Formats: sequence, structure tokens, C-alpha cells
Amino acid sequence: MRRQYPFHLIEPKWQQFWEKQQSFRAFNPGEEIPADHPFAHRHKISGKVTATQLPPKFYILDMFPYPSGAGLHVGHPEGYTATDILSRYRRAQGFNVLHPMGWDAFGLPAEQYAIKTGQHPRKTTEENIANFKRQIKSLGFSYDWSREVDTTDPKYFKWTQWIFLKLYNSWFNPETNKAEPIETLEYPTELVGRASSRADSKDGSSVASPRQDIEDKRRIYRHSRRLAYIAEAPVNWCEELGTVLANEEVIDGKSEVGGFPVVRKPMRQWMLRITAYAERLLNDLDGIDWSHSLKEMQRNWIGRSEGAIVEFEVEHSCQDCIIEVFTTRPDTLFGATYLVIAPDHWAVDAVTFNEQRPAVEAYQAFAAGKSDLERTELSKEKTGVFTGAYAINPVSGKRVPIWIADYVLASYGTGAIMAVPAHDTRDFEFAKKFNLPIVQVVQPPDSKIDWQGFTDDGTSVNSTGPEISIAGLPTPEAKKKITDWLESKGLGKKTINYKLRDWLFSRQRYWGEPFPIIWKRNANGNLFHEALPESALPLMPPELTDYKPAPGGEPPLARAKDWVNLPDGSIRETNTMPQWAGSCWYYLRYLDAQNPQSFVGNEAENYWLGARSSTQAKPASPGLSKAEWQQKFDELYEYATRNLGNEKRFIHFNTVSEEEAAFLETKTGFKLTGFRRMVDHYALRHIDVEHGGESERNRGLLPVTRDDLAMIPEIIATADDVRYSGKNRHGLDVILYIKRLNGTVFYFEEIRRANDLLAANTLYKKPATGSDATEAASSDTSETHRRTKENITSETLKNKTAVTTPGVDLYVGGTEHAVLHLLYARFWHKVLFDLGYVSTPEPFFKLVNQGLILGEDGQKMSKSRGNVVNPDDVMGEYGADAFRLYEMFMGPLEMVKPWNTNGVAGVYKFLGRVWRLFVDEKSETEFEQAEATAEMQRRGELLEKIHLSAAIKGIPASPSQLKTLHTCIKKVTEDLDGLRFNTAISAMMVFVNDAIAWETKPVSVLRDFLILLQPFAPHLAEELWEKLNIEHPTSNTEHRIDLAYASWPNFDAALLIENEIEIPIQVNGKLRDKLVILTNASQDELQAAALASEKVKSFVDGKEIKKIIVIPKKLVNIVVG
RNA sequence: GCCCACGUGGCGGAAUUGGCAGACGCGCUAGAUUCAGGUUCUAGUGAGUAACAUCGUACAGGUUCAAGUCCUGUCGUGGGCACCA
Repeated sequence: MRRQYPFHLIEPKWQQFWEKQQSFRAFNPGEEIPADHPFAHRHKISGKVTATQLPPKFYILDMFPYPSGAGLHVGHPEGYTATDILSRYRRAQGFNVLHPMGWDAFGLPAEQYAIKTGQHPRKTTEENIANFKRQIKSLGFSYDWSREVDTTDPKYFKWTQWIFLKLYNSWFNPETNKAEPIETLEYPTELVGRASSRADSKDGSSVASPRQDIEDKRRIYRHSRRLAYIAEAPVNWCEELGTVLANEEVIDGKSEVGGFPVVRKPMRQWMLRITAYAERLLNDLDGIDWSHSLKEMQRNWIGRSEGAIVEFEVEHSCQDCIIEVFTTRPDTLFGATYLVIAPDHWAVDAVTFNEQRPAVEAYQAFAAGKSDLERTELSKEKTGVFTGAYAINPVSGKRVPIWIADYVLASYGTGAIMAVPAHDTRDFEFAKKFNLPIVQVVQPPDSKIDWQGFTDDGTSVNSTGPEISIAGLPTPEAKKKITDWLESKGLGKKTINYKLRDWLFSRQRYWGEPFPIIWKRNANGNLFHEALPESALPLMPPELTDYKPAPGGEPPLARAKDWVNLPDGSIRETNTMPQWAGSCWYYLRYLDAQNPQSFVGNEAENYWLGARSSTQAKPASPGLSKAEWQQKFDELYEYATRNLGNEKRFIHFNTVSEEEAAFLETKTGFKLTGFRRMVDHYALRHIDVEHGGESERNRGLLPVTRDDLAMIPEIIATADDVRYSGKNRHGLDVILYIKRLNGTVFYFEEIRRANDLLAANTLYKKPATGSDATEAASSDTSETHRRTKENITSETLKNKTAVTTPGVDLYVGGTEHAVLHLLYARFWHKVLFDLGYVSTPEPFFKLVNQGLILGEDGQKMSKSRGNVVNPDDVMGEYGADAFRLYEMFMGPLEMVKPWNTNGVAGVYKFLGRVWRLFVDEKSETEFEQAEATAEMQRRGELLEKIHLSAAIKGIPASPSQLKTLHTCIKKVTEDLDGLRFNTAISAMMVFVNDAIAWETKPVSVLRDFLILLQPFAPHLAEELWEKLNIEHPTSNTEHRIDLAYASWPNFDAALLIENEIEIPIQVNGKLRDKLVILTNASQDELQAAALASEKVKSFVDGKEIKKIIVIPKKLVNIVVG
């Protein structure tokens, strides 16, 4: 294909310019802003400034890549381009944008390569990083490279190890529901206060003294509570690779690398107590703006289930023996006809009768020998053995046999179940195979449904025992009644179980972070672990020449004897951390990447995570005390929600002070001094009914609770933003208060009635996102439906101000990290939050998964298929701008879509049309001739030979030109807010298709267009912007600024309004004619015009007109009989 | 098996609260420019018809003046989980 424009010269030119100028450096509070930096020009600040003097922040993050030897594939730039476009857009809007990049560089491939070749993994890693960086830079992304992080850099992993020490030195306090320093952990009474009263053994012998003994016990107690602890756990051991593997590195029972067999093997491992956070990890999903499916995957992984633990007493064999089972269906307890315990359950040995012992032991051996693969593959066929023992069903008193079977897992619940074959599919299969009794205890709601194997809710039957009956009760009530009864009898209790397991945190590898842990021996010669002091960090791994595992399955680090054995006789931990460790907190290091004192400085953390920042402080008016309010609120709430009384009741809770009124006037235009603020019972009832239900979720909102309502005065007093949002259906002015709190945005409305009071109108809330200001104006509540749109003036829309989001404003990455990375990172963040090191409970407030890019054949790209597209090749032929544009034009970001090289050519042609919209053809021909003969190094200078087209003139734009431009501005702006890059690009294509035909092209219009184009095709836009400013110099400093910092244009809705509009005319819902008619034509005029149409007449004549639907500005539909 | 998402031309995909289906791009057809190819420009392009009519958003129903959009069922595709009691 012919070169559409000299991108091969333009792109390097601007990449060098940005690098030299450090155009995209983000500035921290207190950092020196050079006076000649475009950021300083744009915001009129320089030198050291405070957080409040800086513009609002916007943090846009990519999932940092693992720098593999294969280089970038087309999937990487997809997400990176999306975030870059958003970064450039937000920068143009005036945000201080943080957009960093780094390397998740620990990992198995570099280590495997080292084992094969002896080349140090560091060298491999550095080479791969250099290649990735070259490729990424050639795409013209606006990263702040001064914040680059590399997880394998000791300056980085020092802090990874430091965070591990925080985990090690903390425990989870169930009473406060958060992590606390281990020092706050109280010892049980038998370990308290006795140590000091006992004298040390005086003879100095090595025999453990009572004091040492109690210290050992205390140590063991503490160790058992730490968030990082040691446990014997079954791991995926790969003999060939000589290492354990993570679950995700094992595919179908074989290693992902090499396809070697993997076996389960118990080993002593470091674990992180993520299960303590299960509830919070689950609940806090509600407050963040992630896709539905992603949240669902996390919920699934956490796997919360509510149920009960029930105790079954074992008959005869062991008198004190109780087997606890976990069930989510306590209502089916009467139908439990046998028990099943896992083959490796602790009680198996105790309950088994001697005559059954050989069979039981054989089965245990059989089950233990099964791989995970076999256990699941062969799951269709149930296996198991009778132990000979019986237990007593606590509600019916009946004897039930105890079996062991491997369909029950020792690691979930209590490791034992009560089997209810009538109402559980697995128990049903098992019972049929072994001829165990099946007793119906639930009646399906539909009598046509067979009760055998019916697992849904129904009505309890056959459920009456000597002391308790739940017969006739619907399932939910039956569950409650029987659980209460069990609890009162001490036979069971309500319980919540999670599928989530603690995180296996150690690997037997070289290329990972060493644990800052040493092992010592106590007086009895037993090993115990101890943390290194923070001053010992970073703990470097030893230098090795052989990276294979040490003999006997020991990790490679064990080969370095000098490193492992310390002079005082203690020895180092030889495991290393998994690759996930470095990626759990990298987004925090970016905030303050060079800080040698701390993993992130306080001020930087506060500014960039934004939890405590508020763009404008709003003065609060005095009012009721908290206690007074709470008491009155409780009364009013009861009245509003319980009594349904009609007597009007209200609380007058404050009066607008002069100070606040001045603020409100700037935001809303109303003078409200002395207005009384009140909330009435009608408003509370309305909010409770309309916005308190679960159906809110269908509208993307969250149900409003009583506690939320109690916060009304607080929301008003501390709102992040206030604005006028039009009139309600009664013609009263509505004032909207927006308050962000713990990941939720509250929208509270007041109405201005008469001249002296404000009444609470509504309250709704939704998960926080990056663009609440825009969304609020078009939110989908019943109130906004009722409000006429005309009342929302363009003025109020323009006045919308940015609300700062806490945490990362936008995080984009692949769906492969939907569970593990995102769950681990959330977990660490919460621990750091509990310990006071970060100020938000959640790290990532908006998260988007980019869809996979498939090969041209619609198959997933792979080397073996030969359908892999190399970004370097595409950029060589079409340039980086076209590559970026195509990646975004393919379709919605989240969608899976096939690559099509012809499509690249399409957007490339579009960029060519943009080029020809601006440049003079003759000068370009001269440039091409000169370039053909010029030396390589001098070719860039020849770009100066290219001049702008003579059709570009400094004249005012015509109304139709303005309309074309503003239509484009509106569409691009709205689409970028909604991450709809593909339709934004098509809007720019429409603009260019129109503008290229103009005889004269006003400079002002082209200037605004370049600002719109800049985020998408920054190199081309910069080049044309430069030419525009040279050939059409302007006195407007806004326009002389670097394009990357030029202000995003506002669209003027007034320019988009047409005098005349084309109205479709339908007869019986079918299009029959289109009429051009005055936009503000009345319903009657529209109807008359429609009936006058000749085409319409031919369809209507001779028939009875039953009805005419007229929607002003939309359509007319004539219904005939 | 369970959970979630999605089905629109030859292809990728557009379509505010239900209101002109197919924006934009690819591909294709014809013409202009060109020795020629490529490029560029112009016109056309859901099916159907000479032109209308008519039919068209996986399928079958329903609600409505009006359905790609809402409701019910069926089929299909993609993703996740998978003996989690």
C-alpha cells in the first residue's frame, strides 16, 4: 500500500520530543514542577506545590506485563491503547494524570532458561525488559517512565519483603474484624502472667526450664495466629521440574511447562491467612465498579454458603465421639439416612469397627492414590465403604450408618456430611449404588415434580420427631426453626463456610523474593522461625551457578551453604515467594516510586488514592447535635415505615448559614440564606420504598438502608459536590448533593419550596466510578424520569465539576487475572489499610477487562496455528497511530474480536484523509522527492517542507461547520466517558468525511478537531498542530500550549439545535413518509402536517382514523382501522 | 451438571428512557484518474422487485399505537465453576 503520510518520520520525531521534555511526568505534592513544563503552563503553577494546589488526580493503570522472550503480542497494546487514550483525554480535561508502567519480572521462564543455559535469570530478564520497553515506547504511550517499577529490582522487592513482615507480624482480630499488630494478641489465661513469677533454671543447663517452656508455648500460640504462618499442606509437586507449581500452572494433572506429571504431596509451606478476609472481600465488591461477570467470578471463588453445623453422636465404638457435619439444608435433617466422612478425616480410625478395618484401610489407600484428575474425571461413579459404625440422628433419634467416601472432601466444612439422598444429587447417586434408604422430607411446590432428587425449596414433610417438628413449613422457615432448636439444645449452630482457602505462599524456586525469615532452635532442639529486622532488607538471594533444585527436593537456594548457614547457628528460609507477591502492591509503588524511606509516602498515597481529598471544601451550617438528630430520626423513621400515618411529620435539622449560602449560590445560583432544612416522613417512606429494595441493583444502584437515611445531615454537610439539577414534576427546583463514602456515591436531593424551606426529596446511591459527575446528570431514577429534560440547562451541565475517586480510577487488564491477582491484591491492600498504611479499603475502583484478540481465522492466536500478528510488523507498514486506532476501532474494549489486517488499512486511510485535510499536495510532492535522495539522518528535517493547504484560513466558522464540529465533540466526549472508543473513532471519521469537502477550512475548527484526535493518534495530531501554530500563529496562549496539554473543547448544545427537523410519519407503525418541519412545531401542527402528506393520504384514505400518536421532535404514528 | 454473558448484512460492528434497523469501517459492484497495477476520487451495496408492494435483528409466542430493545419458552455460541454438602 502506498504510504498515506510520512508517519515513519513523524512518529520518532514526537516520541523523542516527549521523552526529552518529559511531557508526561506526573507531579506529586511537594515535588518541583519546572516552570517550562507544559503542565506548569496549563495549570499556571510551578515550583513546589501542595496537594490542594495541584489539580484533581486521575490514576489510570495497566496490568503490568510479564516481559517474556517472545515480545509484545497484539493483545498487550489493546489495553495499553485504551488507557493511553483515557489518560490523554483526562489530561486535556485538566486532571493530574498518573499513568505508569512497569514489569512483573519474576517468573518461571527466566529460571527455566537459566537451568538450561546457565545464564543468570537477571540477564534474561533485563534483555526481555529492554525489548518490551522498546516496543511499548514505539507506540507513543504517555507513560511517566520516571515511575517505572521492576519487581526483581532489590529497591522494589525490599518493600515486598517488608510487606511480608507486616503480614508476619500481624494477626486478625475477629472482634474488630481487622488485622492488628501481633503485640495486641492476648495469650490465653494459662499462658498469662506466669512466666515472670518463675525463676530461670540456675544451673544453666540446656534442659528446658518452666519459663522457657511457657515462652515456647507463647511463641507457638502467636505463630498459630499470624497472617503469615507455616503449615503442612498438600502441594502440586513436579518431580521433573523439581518444584511445586501453583494450581494455575497445572493443566489436566500435568505441568504447563513441559507437560510433566504433577503429584499432590504434603510439604511444609508458608501460608497467608486470606480466609480471615473472606467476608470483607465479598462484601466490599458491592462498592466497586467492576463488571458483573468479574464480581461473580470473585464471589464464586470465595464461595460463601450459609448453613449449620449439626452434631451426630456415634454409637458404641467410641462413647465420647461426636461427628460434626456441615449442611446448607438443616431442614432436611429428618431425611439424613447415613453419614459420610472423608477418607482422610481424623475420626475414621476411631469409629471404624474391626471387621470393617481392612476394607476401610484399603479404601483409604485407594483414595489417597488418586490424583486430582482421577478424582474429578471419575466422579460420575461414586465409591465408598461402610465403617461398621452408626450415629444417632439428633432430631429423629434413628440410627444412621457411617460411611467413608471420597466425594466428601476433608478440606471443606467439617470434612463430614449428613447424606440426604432424597434431596441431594450426589447423596442420591451414592444411596442408589449402595442401596441406602431414601426418605422424602421435602414436598416440591409443583406436585408433578418427582420428589426423588428434588433439591430446590419446597415444604417440609415427614419431619416430626419426639421433640421437634418442622412438617408443613416452607424451606426457609423450616431451616430457621430447626437451626434455632439445635442451638438451644447445644446440638448445632448456624455457620458460614467459604470455599476460599488460605493462600499457599512459598515456591521452591530461585527467581523470586527470598523470605526475610531465619530458623533457630529452642532448648529442646526444635526449630522455630523468626523474622529478620527491617534493617536487614532487602534480603538478596545468593549467587548461584546451578539453578536446579538442590538434592532431596530442597529449593535451589539450599545450594548456597554460605548464604543459608549464619554464624550464630541459625539458618535461612530457602523457599521464595510466588510471582503474585510483587504484583500485589505495584500500583502503590508507582505513587512514590523512588522513595527510599517508605514503600509509599503518606502525602503521595493520600493525594493519588484520593480518599481524604475533596476538591472543594464546603462550609457546613450548624444544626442538631448528632444525638438529637439520631433520636428524632429513629422516631420519624418508625412513623414513616411502620405506621403509615397520614399526619405530616418532619424534623427541622439545620438552617443555612450565610457562609454556606455563599457557597451554594456559586454552585446553584440560588440565594438560600436562612432556609430551613428538613426531612419529612413522606420523603423517608418514599426513599425506603423506591430505593430500599434489591431491585435497585437492576438499575445499577445499591439499595438504600436505614443507616444511609440516618446520614442525611452528614451527606449535606460534607458533600463533595452540589449542583442545581433542574425542576421536578411540580416545577420545584432540585438541588443535588453528591457524597462519596467508602466506595459508594450518595446522591441526595433537596427541593426548594416557596421561599423558606428545603425538603428532603430523595436519596439513592451507587458504586463509585470515575465519572459520577456525568452519570448523575442522566441517572436512571424515577425522579429523573419525571423531570422534564428542558429544565436541565446546558449551563448546569457545563458546570459539572470533577469528583475525585478514591483508589485507582481505571484499571484495565486481561480476564486471566480475574480471580487470583485481583483477589490477592485486594487482600494485601486491606491488610495495609487495617494497619494504617493506606487510606482506602479497596485498591481498584473501576476495572475493565479487555477482550481477547483472535487471529484472522477467528481462532485464538498461537504459534502452532501460524496466525500470530506481530505488532512490530503492523507498525512498520502502517505506523503506530494506525495500529492504535485499529486496536480501538475493532469493537468494544471488553469484547472478544478477530484481527483483520484490512481493517488496519481502513483506519490508516482515515489518517491519510486527515493528513490531506490539512496539507498542501504540492508541498508534499516536493517533500517526497527531496526525501528520496536525502541522507537517512536528515530526513526528519524535511518535514518542514510540508505546508498547510491554502484552504485553511483564519476565518470564522459557518453555522453548519460549527454544527459538524460540535456534533463530533459531543459524541467523542460522551463516548470516551463510557469507554466506547470504536464509536468515538467513527464520529471523527464522519467529521473528516464532511470537512474534507469544505472549500475553506477555519483554523479554529481544525484546532478543536486535533485536540479530539490527539488521544487516539497523538503523533499525527502533534505534527499537524505544530504546522497550524507556525502558519497560523495565534495570540491565545491556550492554543500555543503543547497539544498534549491543550484544553479539551466543550460542546455547545445550542449549536446542535436545528431550526427544522425531519420527522418520520408512520401509519400503523410502518414508515410511510418523512416530513421536514420546524423543530418547535406543536403537536397539532405536527399532526396536521402528517395528515396533509400525499403519501400518508394514500394509506389513510377510506379508513377510519382510530388514534394519532404525536411525539414532538420524534415521530407521528397514525393508527387506522 | 450449575452460574453468568451474548445471538443484528458477505465480515468487524452502530442504534438515549421502546420511536426512521444496519452509523463507521472492511469487502463487493460500476465509473473517473492511470500505459498498467496500486493509490485517490464519485456513485451504489440487508433480501426481494422493472418499480412499487412485501419480508427482514437466532427461533416460537406475548405486551404495546410502536419491540433489536420489555416479558415467557426453545435453540445456539462464548466464559466461569465443577462431588464445596
